[in-house]
Amino acid sequence: MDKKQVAEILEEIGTLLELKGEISFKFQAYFRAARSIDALTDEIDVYVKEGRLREIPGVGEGLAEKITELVTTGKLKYLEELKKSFPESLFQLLQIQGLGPKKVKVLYEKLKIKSVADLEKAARAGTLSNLDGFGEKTSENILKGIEHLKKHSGYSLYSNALAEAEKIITHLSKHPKTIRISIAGSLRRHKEIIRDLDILVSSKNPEAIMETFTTLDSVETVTAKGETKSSVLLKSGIQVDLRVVTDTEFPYALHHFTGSKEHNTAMRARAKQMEMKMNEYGLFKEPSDKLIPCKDEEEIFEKLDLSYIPPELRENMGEIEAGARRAVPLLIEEKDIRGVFHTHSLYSDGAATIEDMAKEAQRLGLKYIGLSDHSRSAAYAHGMEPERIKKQWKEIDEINKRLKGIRILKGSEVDILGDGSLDYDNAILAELDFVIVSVHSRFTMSETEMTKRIIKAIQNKYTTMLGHMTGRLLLGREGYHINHKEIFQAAKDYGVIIELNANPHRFDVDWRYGRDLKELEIKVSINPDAHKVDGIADYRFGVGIARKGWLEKKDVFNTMGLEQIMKFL
DNA sequence: GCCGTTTTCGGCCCGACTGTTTTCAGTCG
Repeated sequence: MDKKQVAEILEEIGTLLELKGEISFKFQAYFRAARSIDALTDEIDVYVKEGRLREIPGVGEGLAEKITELVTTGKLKYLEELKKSFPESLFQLLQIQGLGPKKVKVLYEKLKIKSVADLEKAARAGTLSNLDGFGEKTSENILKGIEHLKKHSGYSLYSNALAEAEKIITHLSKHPKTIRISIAGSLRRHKEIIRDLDILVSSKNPEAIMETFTTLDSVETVTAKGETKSSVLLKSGIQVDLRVVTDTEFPYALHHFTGSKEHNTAMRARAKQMEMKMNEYGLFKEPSDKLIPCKDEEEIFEKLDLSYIPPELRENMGEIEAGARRAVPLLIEEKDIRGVFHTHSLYSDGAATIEDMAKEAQRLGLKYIGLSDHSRSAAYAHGMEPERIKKQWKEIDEINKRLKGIRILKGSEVDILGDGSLDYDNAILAELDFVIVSVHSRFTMSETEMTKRIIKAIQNKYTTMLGHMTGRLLLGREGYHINHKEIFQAAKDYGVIIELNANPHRFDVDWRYGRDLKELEIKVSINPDAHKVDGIADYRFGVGIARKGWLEKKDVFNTMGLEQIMKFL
C-alpha cells in the first residue's frame, strides 16, 4: 500500500467521523495526517519499517498504530467498523455543492437516501422539505448541484483556468471603482490543476464591482452575492469567487485568499504565538486588537519575522520554517530561461515549419531552440526514418546560416523501446546535439520493469535528458508506475537531465519532486514540448511549476547561455 | 486525535453567505 492510498483512507475515515458527528478536532486530525502523508517524498512503508511514523506532522500514537496496521496487513479494523454505520455511496452526496456532512446524515437517517439518484428522486418529488432545516430553496439548490456535478468533472487545466481568469481580470480592472486587483487562490499558487478561481479587488464601492462581476457575459449562474463576496458559475463550468475589500485590507486579503488553507492555518498559529491575530482584514496586535499596518504582502511576512514567501511555495510544506531561517530560495524567473529544448516540427507530429518555430523562439527572446522530432518507431507521430532526419539536418544547417540571434540545435525525442534500448542506432545518435529519451508505448508494465527500462535508457551514453518521466496526462490518465528514487539516482550517476515538461497537460516531472532533484544536484530542463508555434511560450508555465518545486536558476539546465550549453552537450 | 519555549490537559484559525429560522446552524473557503 502506497502513501497515496494511505492518505485516501485516512481522509475517508475523517469524512466518516464527520458524518458520525464527532467533534471537528478529531476528524480534522485525520485530514491533517492525510495531507502530510500525501506530501511525503519517501514511501510510507519506509516510515513503518524504520518506526519513524511519528516524525510525520499530525501523526501521533493512535494514527501511527492504525497506519502500521494498514500498511502491513492492507486492512484496518477500525475503518471496517466505521463503514458499517454509513455506506460508501454517501461520499458522492458530499460532492454536491451545498451538501455537507450534517445534511447528508439527515438525508440518510430520515429518508434512507444513499445515492445521488435517490436524492434526485426525492428532491423532485418534494419530500425533502419535510425535513428540519430543509426548505424549498434547499431542494432547488440540490437539483442544481446535481446538474452541475453531472456536467463537469470539477477541475480545469492550469492554462484554461488562467485564460478564464485573465478575461475577468481584464474586464474588472477597467472598472472605474477598482483600485487594486489580483488573481488569488490555487491559480496564484500555480497548482497543476485548478478547481475554482479566486479574484480579489479593492474598491470603495464593492456593490458596483459585485454588480459588474455577477452580470458578466461568461456567467451562467450566480450562486452567492453579498457585500464582500460573490460566487458564480461560468458557462465553461468553472466556479469563480470574487472578494472585494478596502484598499487598506488588500494585502492581508491577498495573502488570505491566496492560501493554501494549510499555509494560512500555520501562519495564524505563528501569529498567535507572537501575540498577534491574523485574518483577511488585517494583522492585529493582541490583546489591543490594533491593526499592524502593512502596505503589501512582503510587510506582512516581515512583521511575522519571516522572509517573503512567494505564492507558489505556500503549501505548508516547509516554507514557513524556511522563512523563519531566512532560507527561502531565490526562485527561478521567466527571464532566466535562455532557450528551450523539446519542440516538434512538420517533420513529425508538429504543425509548423522549423523556421517558424525558430522565429517564434527568437521573438520570445530565446537564444536557442532544440528541435526534437519523434524517432522512427513513433508511427503515431510520423516518427522519422534515418534518411528523413538527415534531410532535416541539412535544413537546420541552412536556416542556422540565415537566421541571426537564434540557434537551432539538432535533437530527437527518441522512443525508449520496450527493452530499454533506443530507437536509433549509435551512428545517428552520435550526430545529434542532444537526445531526449521518452516512453511512448507499453504503459502498463510493472513498476520494476518500467523502472529498469527507463534506467537502461538513461545509461545510454548518448542520452541527454529523460522526457516526461511518468507520462501522465493531467485530468486524462495516470502516469506509468516507476520508482522515481531509482530513476533519480541513475540520472545522477549518468549525468542525465530530468525534463520538466511544461505542457499544461503534463507538468511532468511533478513539482513535488523538485527538492529531491535539487538535493541530488540533478539538473532540470524546462521544456515546452511544443507542437505548434504558440506552444513554445508554454515554457513559462513550466517556470511556475519549477518555482513551486523550489527550483532556482542554478537548478535549471536551460538557464545556461548557448555557449555553456554547447560545451555541456 | 494531536500537541507543548505559556500547557502532559485543554486547547485546537477565522469569517462570509444562505436558508430556515426568530437567533443560528450548516456550508464553504
